[in-house]
Parts: sequence; structure tokens; C-alpha cells
Amino acid sequence: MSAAHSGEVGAEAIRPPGATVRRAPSRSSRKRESSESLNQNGHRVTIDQVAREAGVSTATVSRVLAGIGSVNATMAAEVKRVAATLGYRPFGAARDLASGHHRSIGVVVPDLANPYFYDIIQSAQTAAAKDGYRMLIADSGGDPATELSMCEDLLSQAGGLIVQSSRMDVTALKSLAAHNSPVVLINRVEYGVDLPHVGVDNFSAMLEICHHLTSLGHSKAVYLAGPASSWQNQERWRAIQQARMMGLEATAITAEPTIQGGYAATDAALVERPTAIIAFNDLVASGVLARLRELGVDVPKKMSVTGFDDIVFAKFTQPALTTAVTPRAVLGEQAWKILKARLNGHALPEVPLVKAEVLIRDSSAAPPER
Amino acid sequence: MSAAHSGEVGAEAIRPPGATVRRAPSRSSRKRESSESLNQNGHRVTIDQVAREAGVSTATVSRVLAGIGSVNATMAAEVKRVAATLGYRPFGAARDLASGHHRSIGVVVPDLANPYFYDIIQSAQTAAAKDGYRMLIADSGGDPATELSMCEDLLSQAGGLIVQSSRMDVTALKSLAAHNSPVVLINRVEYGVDLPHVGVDNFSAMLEICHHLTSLGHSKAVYLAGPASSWQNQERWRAIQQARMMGLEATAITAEPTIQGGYAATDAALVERPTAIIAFNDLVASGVLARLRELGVDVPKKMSVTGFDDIVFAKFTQPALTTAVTPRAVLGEQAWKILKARLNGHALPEVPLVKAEVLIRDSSAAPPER
DNA sequence: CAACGCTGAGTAAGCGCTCTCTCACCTTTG
DNA sequence: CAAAGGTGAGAGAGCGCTTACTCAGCGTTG
Repeated sequence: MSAAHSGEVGAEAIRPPGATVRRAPSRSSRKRESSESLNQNGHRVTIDQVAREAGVSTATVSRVLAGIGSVNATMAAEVKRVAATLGYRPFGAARDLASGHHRSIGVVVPDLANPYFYDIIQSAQTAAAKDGYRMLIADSGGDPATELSMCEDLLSQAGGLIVQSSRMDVTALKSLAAHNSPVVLINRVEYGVDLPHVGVDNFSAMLEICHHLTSLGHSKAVYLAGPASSWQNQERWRAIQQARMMGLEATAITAEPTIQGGYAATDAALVERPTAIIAFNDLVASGVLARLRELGVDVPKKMSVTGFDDIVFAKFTQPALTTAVTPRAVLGEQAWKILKARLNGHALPEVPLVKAEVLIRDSSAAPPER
Repeated sequence: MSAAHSGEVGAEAIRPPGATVRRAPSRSSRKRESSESLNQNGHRVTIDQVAREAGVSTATVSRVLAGIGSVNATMAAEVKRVAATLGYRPFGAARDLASGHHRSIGVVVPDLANPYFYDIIQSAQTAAAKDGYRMLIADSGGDPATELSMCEDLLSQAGGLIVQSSRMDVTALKSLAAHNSPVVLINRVEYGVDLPHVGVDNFSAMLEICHHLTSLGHSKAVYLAGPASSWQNQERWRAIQQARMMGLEATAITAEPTIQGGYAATDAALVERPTAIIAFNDLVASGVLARLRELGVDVPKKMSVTGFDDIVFAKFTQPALTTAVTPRAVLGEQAWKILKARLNGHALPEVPLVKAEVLIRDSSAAPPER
């Protein structure tokens, strides 16, 4: 261990006195480089300035602004006035550091351009905001490799995470769970991974769609499947296979879970000569509808098409889409509820899979007579 | 001013020595309450622990993890190994406080469920992430009153803000500008407010739509207008009025800027007996299309309909929508570019309004013969 | 071979808040 | 009227990092 520098007596004789003191100026010059949240003079307005100006202690300013503890009304008003005049804005990082926890949660989704996620994000954001939390969002691009590092990164900024990670591999999930991270999974149930989750009961909903189809008289369908590794896809496919007992024969063809994906996969689906096409989700179904229109295949007279999710546009496709309504706003709220309990050290609330109601619109009808 | 407490000699005699020292334990017990980012023992893993375990100083750990400065390779490897083993995750707030700036930017939009914003959010997030910034997102619900406080709130957590605030009043904007806040406005040009902005050239694009319509032979149109206070709406309407010189007579009817809004306003538009309906955006146009279909009005034979924005669904409406392609991804990137320059104290890059290309699809054609 | 860079790594001073302690000053009680 | 109990506000110790400053240990030069 080397000798102490400025604290050691002998060293003091060698160095000019006040060497340590001289650091302060260089400090402040460093800060001037960034212009974030600085006032006209290029300095950040701190709580100390407000306190000095208002003639009170920083503790009091803190109390007034946080609205906790009892403070003399006149004093409080003065503090607020000074804070407003100075344009004081608490520096979040300092607050978080002092209080020991972040006031943000992170949300990771595979594709921010997908309308499915926005209802979740919106409701989660609203719910979290009510409890004073902000929301960080990140688009993983659906890449399993970056997903974990993205989560790790967000976890250094956020108190907890809501993760919609259909693809992220189990090892990554386990690593998250192992470090005891406050993470809630959306639409993914993974046995053997100790992470709470919320999700839609995909199985029941898809079974209901199949039932709707068979009761209409369909017996041959094609399932335009989503990503093979996705839990949602697995559940939906499991339901379709189970529907064999109801007399529905189905083959699966994988498609990109997008409009383009549905559009592109339609021709291959037609080769199977089905009377119904069960799409992984509404996006895919929309693509199918567009392609069938091009091909002159009448929906629903010649072909029934079903979607999943009931995104806002499902009602306005031509014809309007028969689909399963996944209550995404509920998912967002539930996710926050669990995360909040987790952050506060409470017992995690038990939340069952959310039921999705099947909405029959105009894209499904009895199959054509043979 | 009252006398100092523990620093005063007289007081020392009264209180037991070491009174202040006793605070430490109560501190740590406070922290145990929150379970965020704590390891199995209920403690946060800090850089000190990593340093001790790896037998180096915290400075070295910091350098290794930040990847700056030169560190002995063996030492670096060991530090990384220890950090991984311990599940060390830097506490973002401490980092931000020490370095003096937040590594997040905030984005405020009036409605997260509006697909218009998806591309902006996605591209801005991607661009910012490349520079090591996270993205905080907030839904103001379009309420002008909450918008400012939401911005203020975010500014205490974020280095800067990207604001899409069609409604926020000028006073609020000025207050933001007055405090020298790093804010970039999207799709709003406000003279007299010293805040940088990026936006689409709504005027030219709408003029081009009008030109398209007049060249087709239309002379009577209805504009289904967006929010009156919105800059975008004002620009678009200004273009339509200018189109009178091209022989296009148009009246404006205000509609909610949603699918439902377009649907609901269609009947009122028809009263004017136009041959074309110019919708504020694609959402409104979709609603119009849905209502016209219900009414049995053939588009485009009996009625032309145009949208604006080219959201992903515009291509798949029936008929496919003629619209102006607003390059939203570009907007997001530009916004970040400006914000970044602002945060780094560089001169703000000059960015002109982005041109929107008009895409003629199937919802517009020559008006019916009289 | 001495004087002089370099380099790599340690030391420790804050960053701007929060919150526990502590005490001065009042208001109740016995 | 003294003792006990409240209550409001100040003091100041950190929170976990980053980074300026410092210096020991070497490799270069003249």
C-alpha cells in the first residue's frame, strides 16, 4: 500500500499547500461542458441555492418539494416561489442515489413498430406514472442475443423491468432470475424459470376460434404460425392441434408476424386447399386479406380468415376481422402491479392468465359447398 | 441564524461522543426495505465490492467497465470476471450524479396508441441507444395542462426532451425555453419561441395532394380537419386554401384525429356534396372509408379520399389510400441529432422541414360525371 | 548513467439530493 | 411553576460512482 498523498505530513512540505483545494475549480469547469439543465449562467440550479435564497436549510426545501413532513406554510410558500423563480429542477440522479432506488421501470419489446405493444406500454406507463415512476423503453429488434444485454443495461437505470421477450433464450432468463432482478415477463410462461409473469390465455382463445370454425362447418384449415420459439405461438398451435378432436384438420406454415409476412405466406397456404386460414395475429391476417383480395378469393364466402389480438385496425379491414380480443391494457396494469409489489418487497399477487374473448365479425362464414 | 449543533464545543459535552457515528447502521437498515437490484443477501453489489474482490481500486474497475483508459489486460479480465460472478450492475443514478449528466432522453407524445408515433419513437430510440442514451417515454393524453408538468418532471430525469406537443400552449413552451431546457419540438413551428424543431413540410405536401385532385378534375372538396390548434393542421389547411387558385373549393369540418373521428364526421362531410374528402390523416381517412363503404358510396368512382402520413395500414385499406408519406423515421433521427448537439454544447445543426412525398394509390380518381 | 518522459493504477474529493438525528422552542400536564 | 411531551427545522452523513490529481515504476534519451 502506498503512502497517503495530501493527508501525509511529509508530503505537504513538498507540494504547495492547498493542492487538494485547487481541484474544485477544475471540477466546475468540467461540468460546464454539458449544457443539460443548466441555467443562463451555465450552472445547474441546486437545492442549496434554493435553500440559501429562501433562507432555509436544504432539508426544508427537500421536505417542501416532496410534500412530506410538516413545514410552516409561509416558509413553504417562499420556498416554492424561490424554486420557481430560479427555475430549479431537482436532479433526478441525485435523488435516486440518495434515496437508494430508481424511479423508473424499463420495458423491453421486440418491435416498437408493432401496434400490439403500444396498448401494453400505454397502460403500464399510465399505471406506473400514478405511483411516481417513469418508463424507459427499448426495442430489442427481436434479436435474442442483444435482448439480455439490453435488459442488463436497463436494469442499471431502472428499478425493474417488464419484458416481452418471446425469443430470449431460457439461459438468459435464468441469468436474470439468478441475480434476483425485479423482472416481470409478459406473454411468456417458462417453467423452471423463477420469474413472475402475466399473459393471455392463448390456448382457450384459440380453441374457441377453432370451435367457431368447426361449428361453421370447416374441417380443413391452415395455421399461419408465428415464431416457433414464441410461447404464444406454441399455445395457439397446441389449441389448434387439440381441435382435431372437434374435427378440424390443420397444417402449420410459418410466417413472419407482420402484414407483409401474412401477405407473402398466403400463396403457400392456398396450396393446402383449406377453407379457413387461421392467422397467428391480426397483422398476419391483414396481409392474408390483402393477398386474397388480389387473387380474387372472396372472404368469407370462399375462405374464412381469423386473426388474433384485435388491434385497432381489425375492425376496419375489409371484411372486418374475426379475432380474439387480447386485453392488452389489462396486461400492462397487471405487469405494473406485480412489479410494484416486487419493488416494495410485498408478496407477489397471484394473477391468472387473462381470458381473451373471441369476436366474430365478417371474415368468417360457412365454407363453400363442395 | 441559530447555533451549530454537533459542531459546537459546548454541545459536545452534553451529548455522548460518537453520536453521529451511530447513524450508519440505521442507514443500511433503511436500504434493506427496497429489493431493487439487490443480491441474494439483500445488499446491492457495489463497485467497492468488485474492487476489493478483484484486488484493485474502484477507479480501475470503473475504467475497465467503461472501457476507457488503458488497463493491464490480465487485470481487466479479472475485474470482468469478478463483476460477472458477483452479478454487479452499476447503479445508474450514482453514475449520472458523478458524471454530472443523465443518460436518458425523454419523449412526450399526446397519444401512445397513435401509430403515427411508432416510427418516430423507434428511430429516435435506436439513434439515441447508439450514443448510449436510454429513452423515457410519456403519454400526455393530449392534455395541454398536464403536458408542461410532464415535461418538467421528465426533465429532472432526462438530459433532454423530444416533444410532440401539438396542443401545448405557447406560454408553456416559452417557460421551457426560458429555463434553457434541452428540448426539441416535433412538428411544431412556433415563432417567438426559442426552441429547435424538426418537422414535415405539411404545406407543400398538402398542396401536392390538392394538385393531384384538381388535375383529376375535382373542384369541390371537404377537409376533415385535425385539432385547430395544431401546427400541422394549420399548415395543411393553409395549403388547401391556397389551392383555391388551382380551382379547388374546399370547406373544413373538424374531426377527432382518429378512425372513429373520421367515421363520425363523414356524414356531415357528405352534406357539402363534395367529390373528394381530404382527411387530416390516415386514421381519419380510414374511418371515412369505413363509413362510405357502409353507405354504399363507391371509392374512388363516386368519391375520392386522401389521407396523410402513410401509416403502415394505409396500404391495406380498401381501397388502398392515396396519401402523403411523412418520413417519420427521419424525424426521429433528426430530433436526436439536434438534441445530441445541444447536450454536447455543439452548434445546432440546421435541419430543413422534411419533404413528404405524395403516394397515389387507389382511393383517388376522377370525379363522377355530372 | 542521470534526467526525463510515459504509463498504469491508486487516492479521494465531490456530484446533488434524502433522511436520521438532534435540539430549540412551545404547549400541556401534574 | 416545573416536568413532560410535541413539533418544526437545521446539521450533516452518506448514497455509489467518476475522474482529476498524484506518483511509482520503467523505458528513453543525451
